[in-house]
Amino acid sequence: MERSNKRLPTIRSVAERAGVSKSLVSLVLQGSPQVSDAKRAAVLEAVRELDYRPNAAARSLVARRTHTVGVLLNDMRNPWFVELLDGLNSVLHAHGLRMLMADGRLNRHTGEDFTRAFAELRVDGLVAVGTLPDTGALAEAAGRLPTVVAGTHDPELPRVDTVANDDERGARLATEHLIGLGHRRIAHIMGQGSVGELRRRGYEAAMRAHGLDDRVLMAPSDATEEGGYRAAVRLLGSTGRRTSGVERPTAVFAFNDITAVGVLSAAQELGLDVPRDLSLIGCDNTYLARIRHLWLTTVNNASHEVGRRAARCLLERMDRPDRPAERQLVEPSLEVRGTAVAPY
Amino acid sequence: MERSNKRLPTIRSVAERAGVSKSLVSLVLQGSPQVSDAKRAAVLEAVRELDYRPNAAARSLVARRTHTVGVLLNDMRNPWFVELLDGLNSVLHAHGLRMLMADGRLNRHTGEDFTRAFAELRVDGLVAVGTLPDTGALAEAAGRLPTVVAGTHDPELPRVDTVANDDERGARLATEHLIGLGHRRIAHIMGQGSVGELRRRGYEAAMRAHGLDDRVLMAPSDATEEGGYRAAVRLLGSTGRRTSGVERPTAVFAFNDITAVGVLSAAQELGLDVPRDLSLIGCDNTYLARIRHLWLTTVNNASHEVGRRAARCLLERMDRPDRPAERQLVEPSLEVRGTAVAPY
DNA sequence: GCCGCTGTTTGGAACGGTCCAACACTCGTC
DNA sequence: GACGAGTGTTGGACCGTTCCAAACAGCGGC
Repeated sequence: MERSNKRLPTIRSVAERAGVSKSLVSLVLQGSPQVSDAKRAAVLEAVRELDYRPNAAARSLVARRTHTVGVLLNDMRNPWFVELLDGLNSVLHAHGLRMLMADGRLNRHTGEDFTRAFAELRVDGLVAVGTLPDTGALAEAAGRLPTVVAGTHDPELPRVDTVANDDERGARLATEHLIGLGHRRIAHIMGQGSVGELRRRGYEAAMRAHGLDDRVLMAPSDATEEGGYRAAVRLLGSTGRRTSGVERPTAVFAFNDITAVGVLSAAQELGLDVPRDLSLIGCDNTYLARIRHLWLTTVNNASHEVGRRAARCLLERMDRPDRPAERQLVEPSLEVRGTAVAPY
Repeated sequence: MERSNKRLPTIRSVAERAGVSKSLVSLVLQGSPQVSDAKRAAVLEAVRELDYRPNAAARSLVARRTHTVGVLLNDMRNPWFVELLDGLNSVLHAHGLRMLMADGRLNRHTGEDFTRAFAELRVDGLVAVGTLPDTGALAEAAGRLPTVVAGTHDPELPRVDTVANDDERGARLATEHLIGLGHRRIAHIMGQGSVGELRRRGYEAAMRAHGLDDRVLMAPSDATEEGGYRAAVRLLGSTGRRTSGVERPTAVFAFNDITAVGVLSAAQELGLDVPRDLSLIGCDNTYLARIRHLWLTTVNNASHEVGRRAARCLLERMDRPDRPAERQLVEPSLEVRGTAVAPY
């Protein structure tokens, strides 16, 4: 009843009820010290009685700020972004900014440009988390509002900051850990995109530095358990200990935790015990790796810190939109758990 | 440069450039058939040249519709909501509505009412996914805009529709499956909230219907792997086969998949093989259950369908805001995988 | 040549806020 | 008693759209 017929209260209704002008109501709502206590109380009382909420559209129309940043998420099925969001939010919130999220994947199939919603809302800034399907749309959005890419290195655009893990370094850490344990035949299951490229490069660098043959296995599918499983079956299944000339690797560095879990499944199916017959290191330190039943040794890429730094980048860019693009790398570390030991 | 100094193009800039009035530009943008082809072309050309984007704030101010629904997420660490969002989006998008998401958990610690952002944005509707920390805020929001709760039964509010899985039925399915396999000593690890309550009830009903003693274990922590692990250690560890009078259960029905994974870890640590020594059924059929290395038998609660129905409820409520609240339950099914077999 | 008629086009009033210049009032000062 | 400074308060312009009533152009009929 009420809801459908009556209009929502406006600043004018409040003013009328409190017996003051709308300007004064506006002042009170903005916490101006210039108003007398009596009137302030009257206004606040009226606000309470009418259950008044300011209209963000009207406000942002004149103030030209929405105090909202848009966050574009890529694939919510991959849990690594959760920590990043946490970090992002902690800093943004401290600066009075809200986060609204949209899923780039959901509307991908329709022609709808997923940045459009945010552009029309006139958000104060944009954060792209992870590799997005359509970088063209992002480039366009970046032309009109402060934009930061977090968690990937991918689109290198003129005025877009990038904050990501040092993926190459993380891969090197993992590979060197395996080498340090005594492994010689170490395979890598590669992922897509620039992140996959960098991790592969880190792996290769570590192998070559120790005079070892690198053995990269491309994972044609995206970063899923299924992809890791299939790659691992191909890698571990066909080559017996001595058949076909190539010896089975004793260790695998997988593109990420999900892929590593796929490797785990494949190993189990092939009768290989991890870590006795096969050492395994994942990447991202997602909560998957922390599950005791999996207990993956993995590269901890400090997503929380990536989020925090991305937020600070955005804040700076909102201040000075035209400063040159900045590329930050966050130091990863190794999280040693149960899946990597010295070869048997 | 350009970005910081120049204002964004408005409908007036477009009109000026195209040599028409702003009203005509508005008509073109709304796809009115009343405009001549020549002028339409001129306007569209100007739009392209200026890279004009309508201002959503100004538009919604007068149109009183934002074509946006707000989605309140609870805990992004629990992956069950992803499918639900998919379903939600498929229907909403087909009706020209966009989804924006906010995380209720993120801003919980600050006093900020997490529905406020959406209320101020004047979204056309609100969907609460999962159990939210503060139902008071939700109740208030529901008073002013169409609201639907999806994935939980929790706040039963006057004009708020609820779409959820039939959790009680799902629990009964799981328990009866275990009974059908021949298990007699079946334990349940319980979760919190109304969902936890209902699943417990379903478990108890099935047990009693077959004349079996129910044995519910409260999980004091929230639905995490850690909580499931601790509960399982308490359940399986202390009671030996014959000591202490109580025999160890041969099967466990866990509150959800994450909890079940915790049980898996505990069993492994205690030297119990799943499924030989212990059968286990989870709930939600998240991708965790699908991981081959876990391969959980679990209750499939058709989250996609829940999302779709929630969206349809919202659409109906947007049409008729005052119709009585509707409560829908979606039928679950059992997803038989590898963790539940006949007792040894 | 004037009249209605249809089909386009237009100016101006909302929408609900913020901001600014102007105003009214009270003091203290010369 | 006039004047200036300071404190509280107010009306009105403006933000970028949509919508509506009115203006306008062209055209066939009388």
